[in-house]
Amino acid sequence: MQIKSPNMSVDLLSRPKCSECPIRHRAVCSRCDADEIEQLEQIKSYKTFAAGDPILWRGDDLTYVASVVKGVATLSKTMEDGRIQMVGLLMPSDFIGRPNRKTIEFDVVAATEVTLCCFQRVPFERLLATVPHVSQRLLEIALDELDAARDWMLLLGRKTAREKIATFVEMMVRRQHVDGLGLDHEPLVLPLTRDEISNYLGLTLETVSRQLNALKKEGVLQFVDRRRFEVIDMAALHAASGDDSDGGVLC
Amino acid sequence: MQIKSPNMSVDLLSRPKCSECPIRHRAVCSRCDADEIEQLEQIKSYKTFAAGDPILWRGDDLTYVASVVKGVATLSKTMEDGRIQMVGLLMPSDFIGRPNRKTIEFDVVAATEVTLCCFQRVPFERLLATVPHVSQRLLEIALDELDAARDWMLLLGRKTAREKIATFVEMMVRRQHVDGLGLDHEPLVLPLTRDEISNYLGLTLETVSRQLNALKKEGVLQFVDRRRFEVIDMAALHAASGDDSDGGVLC
DNA sequence: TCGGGCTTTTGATCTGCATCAAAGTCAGCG
DNA sequence: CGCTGACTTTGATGCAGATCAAAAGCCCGA
Repeated sequence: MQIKSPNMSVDLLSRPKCSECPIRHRAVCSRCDADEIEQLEQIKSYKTFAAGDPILWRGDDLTYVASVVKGVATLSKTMEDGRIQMVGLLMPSDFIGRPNRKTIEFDVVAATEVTLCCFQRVPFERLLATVPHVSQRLLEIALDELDAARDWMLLLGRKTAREKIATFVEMMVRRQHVDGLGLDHEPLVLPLTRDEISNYLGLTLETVSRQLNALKKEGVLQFVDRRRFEVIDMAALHAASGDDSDGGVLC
Repeated sequence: MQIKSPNMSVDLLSRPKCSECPIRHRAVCSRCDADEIEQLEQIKSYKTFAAGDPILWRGDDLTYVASVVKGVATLSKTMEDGRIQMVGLLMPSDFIGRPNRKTIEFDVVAATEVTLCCFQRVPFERLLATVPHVSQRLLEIALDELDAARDWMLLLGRKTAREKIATFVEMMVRRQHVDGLGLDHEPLVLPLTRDEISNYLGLTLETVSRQLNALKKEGVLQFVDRRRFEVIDMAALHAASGDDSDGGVLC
C-alpha cells in the first residue's frame, strides 16, 4: 500500500493496515460519511517543510492539528543545558497536536522533507464533540502512542547501547516495510543522522556510530551509503534487540 | 480535598483539582447525569489488594477497567533476563486498563494496600460508544498520560542519577500534596522500596540509596524513618532536578 | 526479648559508555 | 574540479554508575 495521494480528508485518521503489528499500525478508518468528509475538507490544508525546518516550537500556539503524509519529523524535549531527548519519531500517518490544548510542550522538527495534512484546531474540536467515532478513533491513536512511549521507556532505562541500536534498526525495517516506503530488498533508509539517532536512543553519536559499525562488521547489516542499508541477518538483529520472541510491539 | 468515599460511580473519572499543575491533575468530571451514573453503578465493584499482590499480569484478560481509589500500584515491563522498567506509578484517581483491548501488556502490582473501583469492561465500552463525553474524558486522560510518559523518557534517557532522584522526590511531594495524602508539614511517604524506585528511575538500588543519602547529608531532605521524609530545602531539591524553572509538568 | 529474614547502607572494584580529540568522507557549489 | 562545511569514523582516556560484597538496621512473630 502506498502513501495516500494528498487529496483525501481521511488522511488524518487513516493508516496503512499491517497484519503483523496490531499496536502502531491501525486499520484504515472509513467511518466518516460524506457530510463529515465535506466538513473536514473545508478546514484542511497541506503544508510542506524542508529537511531541518522547525515545524513547531515548544510553547507555540496550536492553531492546527495535523497528520504526516510524507517524510519524517522528530518530536523532542530539550533541557536548559542543551541535552536533548527525542520522544517520538513522526512518520507517515502519525498524528501531531492534540485537541483541547492550546500550546505544544515539545519541539517538532522536519528530519526529511515533510508534507503535513493540517486541520484548523478549533473547528476540528467542534467536529470531535459532535461526531463520536472521531474521538473514539483519536482515543485509540493516543493509547497506541502511550504503549509505544512505554516500550521506549524500557529501552531508555534498561537496554544496553547494542540493544538500543538493534531495536531501532528493527523498528526502521518494520515501519518502512509496512508503510510501503521501500520495496522488498531495496535498501532501507535511516531518516536520521547519527546525532539524531543518539538523541532518540539516549546515547552519544560516537556510540551510535560504533555500534552500527559493529553490526556491520558482524555481518548483520550492510551499508550502501551512510544513510542506506540492508539487513543481512534479520534473526541476529532481532536477537540483539533484547525483545521478546515475537517482537510485535515496537514497530 | 480528601480521597472520595468509595461510594460514588464518578470515582472513575474524577480527580482532585490542582491549580498548580494542569497536566496530571484534572478537574473533577461532573458531566454524568443521573441515568449514566445509574448505569455505571450497575457494573461497578470494589476490590482490595494487599501490598505486594499482583493485580494484573502481562497477557491477562482485561475483564475490568478500574481506577485507583486508595494506595499505590506500579505498572512495569520485564525483559526475559529479568531486567525491569517501571513505566508508571498508579496513585489515587489514576486509570487502569483500556477500552477496546482484550489483554494487558504490562504487569500491575500493588505497592501498598490498594483499593480499586472496577467496572466491567464490555458494558463500559458500550457506555463509551453511546455517551460522547466519556470518551472525550478518556482521551484527555490518555493524552495526559502520554505527556507524563514523554517527560519520563527525558528523565530516563538524559538525566543523571542525582537529577533522577531529585525529580522523583519532587514528584512525590507534589502528588501527595494535591492528593491530600499528607497534610502540610507532615512527613511525606515514599510508597516504594529502594529497589522499586530504582526500577522506576532506571538505576540500581545502591545508587538510589547513595543519592538519597547524599541529599540528606546536604541538608535538602530529612528522614524520620526509611519510608518517611521531609523536604528541608525545596529550592535546592528543585535545582537538583534539572527541570525548567516552573517545574509544572512532572507532578 | 530474641532471632531470622527482609531492606538499606556502605565500601571496593569494575566497566560501558561518555568525553575529548583528530582524521576521514561526502555532498554541494562556486 | 577542488574547496568548504557538515557528518561520520576511529582512537585514547575518564568517570558515573553498575556490580560485587558485607555489614547494619528494622520489622515482626515466636
